[in-house]
Amino acid sequence: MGDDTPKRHFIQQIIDADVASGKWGAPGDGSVLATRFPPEPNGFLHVGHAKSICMNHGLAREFGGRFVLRFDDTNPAKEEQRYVDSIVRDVAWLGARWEGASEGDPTAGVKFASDYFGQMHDWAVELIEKGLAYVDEQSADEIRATRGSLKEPGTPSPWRDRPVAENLAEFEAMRRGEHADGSRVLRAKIDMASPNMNLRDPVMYRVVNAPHHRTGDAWHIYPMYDWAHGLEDSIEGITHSICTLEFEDHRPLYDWFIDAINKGRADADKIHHPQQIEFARLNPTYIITSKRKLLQLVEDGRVSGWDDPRMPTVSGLRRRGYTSESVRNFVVGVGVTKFNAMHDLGLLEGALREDLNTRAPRRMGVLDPLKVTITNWGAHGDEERLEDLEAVNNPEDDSAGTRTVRFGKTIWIERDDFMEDPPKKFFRLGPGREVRLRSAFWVTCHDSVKNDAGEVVELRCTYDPDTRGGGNPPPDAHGKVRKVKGTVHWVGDADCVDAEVRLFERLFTAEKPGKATGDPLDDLNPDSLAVVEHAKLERALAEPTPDEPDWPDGIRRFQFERLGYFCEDAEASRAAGRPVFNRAVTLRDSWAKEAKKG
RNA sequence: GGGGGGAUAGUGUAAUUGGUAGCACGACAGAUUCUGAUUCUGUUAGUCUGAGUUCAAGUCUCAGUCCCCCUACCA
Repeated sequence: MGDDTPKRHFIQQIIDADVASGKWGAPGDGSVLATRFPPEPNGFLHVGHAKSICMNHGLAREFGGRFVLRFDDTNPAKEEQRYVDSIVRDVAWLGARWEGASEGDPTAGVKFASDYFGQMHDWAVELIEKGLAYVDEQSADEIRATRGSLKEPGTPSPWRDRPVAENLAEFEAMRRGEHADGSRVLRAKIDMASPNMNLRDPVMYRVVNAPHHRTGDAWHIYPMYDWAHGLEDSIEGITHSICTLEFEDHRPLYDWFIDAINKGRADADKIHHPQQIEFARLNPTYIITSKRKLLQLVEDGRVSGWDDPRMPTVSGLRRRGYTSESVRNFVVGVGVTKFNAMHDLGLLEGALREDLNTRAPRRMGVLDPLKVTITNWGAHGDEERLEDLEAVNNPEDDSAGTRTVRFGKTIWIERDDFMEDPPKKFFRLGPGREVRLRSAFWVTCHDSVKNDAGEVVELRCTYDPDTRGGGNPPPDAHGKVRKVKGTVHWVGDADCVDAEVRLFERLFTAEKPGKATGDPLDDLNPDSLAVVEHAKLERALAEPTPDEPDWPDGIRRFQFERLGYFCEDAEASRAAGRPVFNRAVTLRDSWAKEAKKG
C-alpha cells in the first residue's frame, strides 16, 4: 500500500497462484497460460467485447502465454461469414494479436468450433456408450414442460432409459440427416431434480438441416453451447476459460462434460480440463449492448448502420474517432471484478481526450461562421495583402512542429464568440472588447452589422500590428502592458475550405436506457446527431500534410482548437466530394458549465 | 419453498489475507496558460445493517437487508 506495486485483479491473482504452483506445467512457467476470445459470428463487436478481448489478450501477453481467437460457430441459423470478417478486423484493430496471426492474411490462425465437430461427435458417442447420454424424441415444448421450475424438480423423459444400442443408432440417424429439425435431441443424463436448471438433462445436440457457413451440409446435427464450449477450450489447451457472470451456473456443467469424457479413461488418455472463471461484464452508462436492440436501431434506421459513430460497436467507435489505445485504457481502468457495476461513460470520453491531447495535431475550424472585417487592414492601399503566421501544431509535443495560417482583411470566427450584450465573465468579443485571435493578432470590435431580421451578420474590428503572432504588445509610455482575457479561433477567408462536420451526442438520454419503460428506444436522444453543412476549416485540413502523425489505422485525427477532437470520415468525404469530419468528443468546457449556472 | 453470485466516498477500483481505509474519475476552490483546453495544488466524501470473537475487524463468525443471474433444440 502506498507503493507503486501494480494492482492485481482477482483473475491475475488466480493465475499467479497457478503459475507458482505449476498447476498447468513447471512451476513458474507462465508460457503454459492460454486464453481465448470466443465470439459467435452473429453480430458486431461492441465495447463490452473489447473488455474481454483486452483482458484475455493482455493476460496471455503478460504471462508469455497463448491467446486464441476462436469463433463459436455452432448455430448455422444465425451465423454469417460477414460477421466473421468484421470481428476479425475489430479484434486486430484493438491491437490483440492471436496465435497464428500474420500480416498478409487477416484470418490466419483463426480457429473455428466447426473444425472440431468431428471430435465432439466422437466424444458424444463415447458418452452414449457410457450410458451418460440419450436421444430424446420429445418435442421442444414437452422438454420445456417437463424441465420443472426454479422451485420444482423436473420429470424424466420417457426416452431417458432406452438401450445404448438404440441411442447409438438414433444419434447416427440424426447425424445423417434422417430426422426433421426439432424431432430429436441428444441429452446428457444428469439429474432432472437438480436445483441447478442447467443440470436437468441438458441438450447436447439438436437437429438442424441447414447449411453452415463453413462446413456446408456436412452436418445435420449441431452442438449446444454447454456441450461444445468446454471441449473447444480443451482441444486448444486453454487453461483459463474466462467468461461473464451469467455462466456461473453453467460451470458445474462445463466440468461435468469434461469429467464425463474422462470417466473410465487412464490418466494418460484424459482430455485437458480448463478452469472456467467468471467476471462482470462492462456496463457503461448511456449505452446499450444488447445485440437484439442494437440490431433494431440499425433496422429501424435510427442510425446509419452498425458502424454509425453513435453506436457502441467497435466499428462505431473507430468511425467516431476513438483510438484503440483509448478504448484499451478505458477497459483496463474499469478493472476486473465480479461486481455488477455501472461504468461512467465520461471515463471512456476522458480516455480519448487523454490520448488525443498528446497526439492529435491542432487545427482551427469554425463551425458557425461569423464574418469579421478588419477595417484597418490595408490602410495603405494594400487591402488584398495576406500575411502568413506560424501556428504551433501541438503545445504538448514540440516535435509536432508548426504550420502556416494565412491572415487577411476578411476572416471568420465562431458566432458563439461574440455577444452584443455580454455578461462580465464573458471573455470573448463584444462591442468595444479586445480579444486575441489564436496565433495571429489582437482585434477590437468597433461595430456590428445586422441584416433585416436583426441578426448580426458581420463584425467590424481593428487589429493591432504590434501583437503579430498573438503575443503581448509592447508596454505603453507609462510602462503598462495591455492585457486581454480571451483567445478565440478563426480561419482566414482566403485560406479556408468548406466542409461538413457531424456533431454527435450520446445516443440515449438516460443513464440506463430502458429503465423507465423497459424499452431502451424510448430513451433515444433526438438530438444525437447535428450536421453542420458549411463549416469553414483551415486549408491544412483538406488534404493530409506531411506534419500529421502516422495513425496506425490510417484515420486522420485532429483537435479543432477550443472545440474538440475530430476525425476525418474518409468514406463520407469521398461520397460528398468535400471534407467530412466527425466530432469524436468535445473538449472539457468549464465556460459552458459557468454559462449554464447563469 | 430452489440454486448460484455480489455489496468499500457520487462513480469505478485497491488494502501486504486480522494491524494507519489508498488510487482514479467526478464535484468544488485556487495557480499557471496564446485553447474557458492541458498542467499543477488544495478541498470534498466511504467499509449494507445488527450482534459476536479479538488488544485490534473492510477482512473472521452468526443473523438480517438489498442487488444481479438461472425454467432457449441461443451463446
